Amino acid sequence: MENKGIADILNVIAQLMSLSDKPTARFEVRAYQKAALTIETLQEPIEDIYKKGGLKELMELPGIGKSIASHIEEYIKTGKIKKYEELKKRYPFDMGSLTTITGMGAKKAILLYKKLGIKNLSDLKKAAESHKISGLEGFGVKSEGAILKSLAIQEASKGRMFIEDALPEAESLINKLAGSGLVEKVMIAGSARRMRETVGDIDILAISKKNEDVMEFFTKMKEVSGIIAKGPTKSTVMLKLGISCDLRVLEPKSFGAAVQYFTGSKDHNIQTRTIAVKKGYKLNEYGLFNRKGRNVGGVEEESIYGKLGLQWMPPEMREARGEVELAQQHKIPTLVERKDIHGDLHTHTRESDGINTLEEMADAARKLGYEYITNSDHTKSTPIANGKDDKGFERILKHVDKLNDQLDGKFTVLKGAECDILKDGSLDLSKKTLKQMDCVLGAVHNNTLMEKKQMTDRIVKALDSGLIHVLAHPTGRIVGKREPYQVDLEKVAEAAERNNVALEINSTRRMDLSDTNIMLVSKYKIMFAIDTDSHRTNDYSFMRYGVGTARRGWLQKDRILNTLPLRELIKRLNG
DNA sequence: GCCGTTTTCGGCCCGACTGTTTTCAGTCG
Repeated sequence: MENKGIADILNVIAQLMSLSDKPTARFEVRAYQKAALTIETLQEPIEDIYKKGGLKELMELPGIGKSIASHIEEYIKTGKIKKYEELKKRYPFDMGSLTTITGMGAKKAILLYKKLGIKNLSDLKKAAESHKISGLEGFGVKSEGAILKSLAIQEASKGRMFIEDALPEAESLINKLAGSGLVEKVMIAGSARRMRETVGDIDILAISKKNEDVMEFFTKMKEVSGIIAKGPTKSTVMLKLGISCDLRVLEPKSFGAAVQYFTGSKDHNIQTRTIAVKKGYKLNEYGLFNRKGRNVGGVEEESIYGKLGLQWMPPEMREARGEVELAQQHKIPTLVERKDIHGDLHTHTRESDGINTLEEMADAARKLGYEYITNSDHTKSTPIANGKDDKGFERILKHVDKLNDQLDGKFTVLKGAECDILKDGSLDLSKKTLKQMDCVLGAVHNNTLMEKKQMTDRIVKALDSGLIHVLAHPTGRIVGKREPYQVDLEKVAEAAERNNVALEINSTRRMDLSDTNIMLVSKYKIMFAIDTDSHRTNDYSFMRYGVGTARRGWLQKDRILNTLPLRELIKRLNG
């Protein structure tokens, strides 16, 4: 969180500096952005690095020199950065939040501030709703509509946080509680346990005899920004992260019932409670009670399901989508697990828009216990990501061969690309180049506003080329930020089946395919690939979220391409 | 503002798309 805070400030400094007409400004902007990225992806708190070796140690970090290092020092010592405070005085509006609107950068934000006095998102909303923006120079009816749409998307996800931000925080909290010596048991419940792609709040359950001490410890943790409620069995706090967190302290005899109840989902619980009533029980967060009022199954979650005649099921399935019926028939599938994953089929290096070298990406994957990765850098039609043409890939493929020789079978880098599917459905590299690759990912990156039929035809045509192995992020959505493009996913799945193409479950903020889309297309005889789309070695850690989403889509190991050992994978890709 | 070295200053710097214009600025990753 601390790192994120500093990175955010550096990014806003970059945005404010981009308003300058100084000729070198654009390079300084890039420098600040690069430094922000470095800090954001650090493994340890930057404060620790500073404490270890001071300014000198900070300057060892890539993209951080004398000037930015001293800004960081200033922030650690005083909580403020003078340069940032001065810029804020000169531009007294909330650049950080205004530029979260799609299509809104620093220049448009300053124009809106100067012309209409818009300082924040709520000003922006009022101005857009009263059509004050469409008349401005550089804006029109469409941009006004785009602003309102982007605001609506943000509001729809308001109060909910992306799982990849919330779960690590939740885990850090329970680790601290566990380490406090005050609790006998502690665990995460709620939508975070179900691995929903967004969570509304964090639910933590604990067993303890020292209720008051636990609550005191909890409400005084440094992650807490404010106390909403504090009692002996339940406390609610607001976290600095921007999400609320409940802690409930329970007795051992009702812990299992609480876990079942607070894991949810609400609809799933309605179904289980209905079954309980039919069997003469009463089910609540304290236990499963028989007619005599005796608690017959509150200790373990499994025993509650057992008493109800239900097979226990993974939390990811508990969305009232038919899992209760399966549990009654004892047909709950064995879902894919993180440990089943043998490699990652979607990774980038600094040849395109990644930040690590091919060697570094391979080494980090090998250390995770993987057997292989696909090197899938961007192609030329995504120039923003430094995409390469046929000639560029000729060199990259040679590089991969050379590395594989050195690795001598201990690890394998598959030759690939994240190849753009162009507007007309053709591919961004020549057939000759693509034919030399082991694993080609097809992806739509531009012209995303096409009509549904056009977009569907475009993707189907690309799959029918027979040159693609995986369709990357099949719908183009980004959680809380970008709607999926208009596409008939079932037609795409049909084409995927026909051409032996796997559909990707992209584990980044895209979370694409989503759990519901997985369920929609899993009736087709297709494979899925759970990929991290890693742009740096740290990104490999996203895999657990992709696996979580696959599990929410009820997928078993045999449907996941990258659970295959290398030899079988290659056979499959060639087949 | 950072980096690298050709050691003390020059290079960094893509390019399509969108919505606004009627030739282009701003955004995007």
